[in-house]
Amino acid sequence: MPVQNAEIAAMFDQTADLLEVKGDNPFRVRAYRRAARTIEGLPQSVHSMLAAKADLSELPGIGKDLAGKIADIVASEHFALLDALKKKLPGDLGAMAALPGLGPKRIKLIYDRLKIRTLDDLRQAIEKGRLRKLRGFGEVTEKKIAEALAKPIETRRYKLSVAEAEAEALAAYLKDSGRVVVAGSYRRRRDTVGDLDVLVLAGHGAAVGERLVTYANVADVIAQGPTRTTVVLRSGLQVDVRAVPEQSYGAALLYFTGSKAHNIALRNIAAKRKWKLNEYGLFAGRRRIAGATEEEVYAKLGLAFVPPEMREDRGEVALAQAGALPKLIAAGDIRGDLHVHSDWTDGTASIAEMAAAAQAGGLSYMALTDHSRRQTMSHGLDAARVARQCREIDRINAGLSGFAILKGIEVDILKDGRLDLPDSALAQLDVVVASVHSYFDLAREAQTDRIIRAMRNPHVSVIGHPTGRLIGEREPYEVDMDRLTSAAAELGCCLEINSQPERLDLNDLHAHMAQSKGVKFAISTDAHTVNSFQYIRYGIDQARRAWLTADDVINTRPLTEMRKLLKRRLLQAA
DNA sequence: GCCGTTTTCGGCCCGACTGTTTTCAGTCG
Repeated sequence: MPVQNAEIAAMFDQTADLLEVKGDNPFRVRAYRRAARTIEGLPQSVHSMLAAKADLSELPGIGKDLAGKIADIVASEHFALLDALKKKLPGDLGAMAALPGLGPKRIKLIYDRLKIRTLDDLRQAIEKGRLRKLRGFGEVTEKKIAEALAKPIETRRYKLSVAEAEAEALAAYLKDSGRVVVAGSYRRRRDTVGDLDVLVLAGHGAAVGERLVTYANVADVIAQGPTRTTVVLRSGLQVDVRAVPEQSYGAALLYFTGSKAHNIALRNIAAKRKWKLNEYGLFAGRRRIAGATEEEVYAKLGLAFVPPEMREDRGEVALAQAGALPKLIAAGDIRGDLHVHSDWTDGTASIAEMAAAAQAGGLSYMALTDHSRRQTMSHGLDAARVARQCREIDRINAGLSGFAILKGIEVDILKDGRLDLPDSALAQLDVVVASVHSYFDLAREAQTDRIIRAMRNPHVSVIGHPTGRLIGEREPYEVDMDRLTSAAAELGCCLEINSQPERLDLNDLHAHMAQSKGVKFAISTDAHTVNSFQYIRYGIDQARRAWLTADDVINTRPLTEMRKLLKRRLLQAA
């Protein structure tokens, strides 16, 4: 199996860690980190790029040297430099770097002076009181490290929907102190959020901090200063709150929204013009030339306004410079939902109730896609019940105006890639969503073959939740997304962006990869209740992060047009 | 190790907070 981009990125990150402890050139360290981010965000695998004779040194942050090293890694599945570093610095330095108060300098110090190699070594050194004797360490630092060692290591991230509930409650609490905006990865709408970065438009920062630390939901205060206060909520979610004055509001929002890599790219553009960009504004010498709004800062830098969802330094800065940013899909563009369940299987509401809820939510059509027979636990439909359900839909449609229910199914993809219902049953339907609900642990190649075989069935319109992940609960199954998206493009099969908050599947990177190959999408809710239609906005968020436009998404089309798109695939196959 | 509309060498984002110092280094975002 070829080396995955994520593995190469992890190798470079580890290399950066070790080089840092070694005391190597910090800019060399940064170069490895930047390259890791670039590789992570690529829309296709390095392996396939190399196979296509692409020049990797054209990628941002990757020059001749790293391009060569990447090629070596792909060829040998090993990174010689990293192997050498590991040999020279054995132990678990990565785990130590994750502890609070321990950075590369201190790790190097305890490594050299106390011969500490592992978390266990560290624990013993603290017990023997050896750590506090070192220069730069004191009792407070030692205690903080000891406490962190005692706790299970949590690098927990929170589902966007969970962070949203916390963010909205906190914003409501803080709003008396001034205008509140939650920035950070939350504003960029990442599928998971590690902490909340909150901005309050207020003159008196200390007062905002005081109000924050008295919030009933605060479990711990990490830091409290005149402009910035950091706390941990009971849920474990960390919150940074920063008070900013009006004239700096835009610059602060930009800074706090990130991503860090995007900010650095902007600061570099400022530096080229002999300006300085920080969270207080854009400065020419001591004179502030922009800062009250984000729009103002982007404009001054010669850039179009970059939507927060795109701010990942994945090429958006160059597009903004060229005035060529895509017009991202917006919530209002969605006209229908192509993945909806009813109480015929595992939904909680009748077909008519689901239709009424969808219409009330502003949609003009929905496809009813209940489960197929293999899903016995949820009373999956066999061919006979499919036929009955079709007659029921005809009956309900006759009583509707301004809304249509399409006949559909969410059919199981069997282990070998065949489908759970005969073609004769599928042929009478408008929309067939095919999904994997079993055999999650097939080997990568077999899983990929399985799904592609399902896509080859011309009745299949959409592949549902293509990686099967449940955020924080279940890893995605192993699948070669490069091959899967190429097949989808070739076969004209749509991929789903499932909007359930724990799914968000495809994710942003995979969706971007697919889009770059010309794949079309269905953004669907997979609604099982009348209240689930609102989840569509989470799917839209991820689509925007993937740079999708309304044109890339079939359920932005009016019904007749959308139907034509689905038919075209059948005609193509015929 | 990368990069160039001042540069192929000499730069490389920027500031807040803490704990340790006694003017600052390290960490963090």
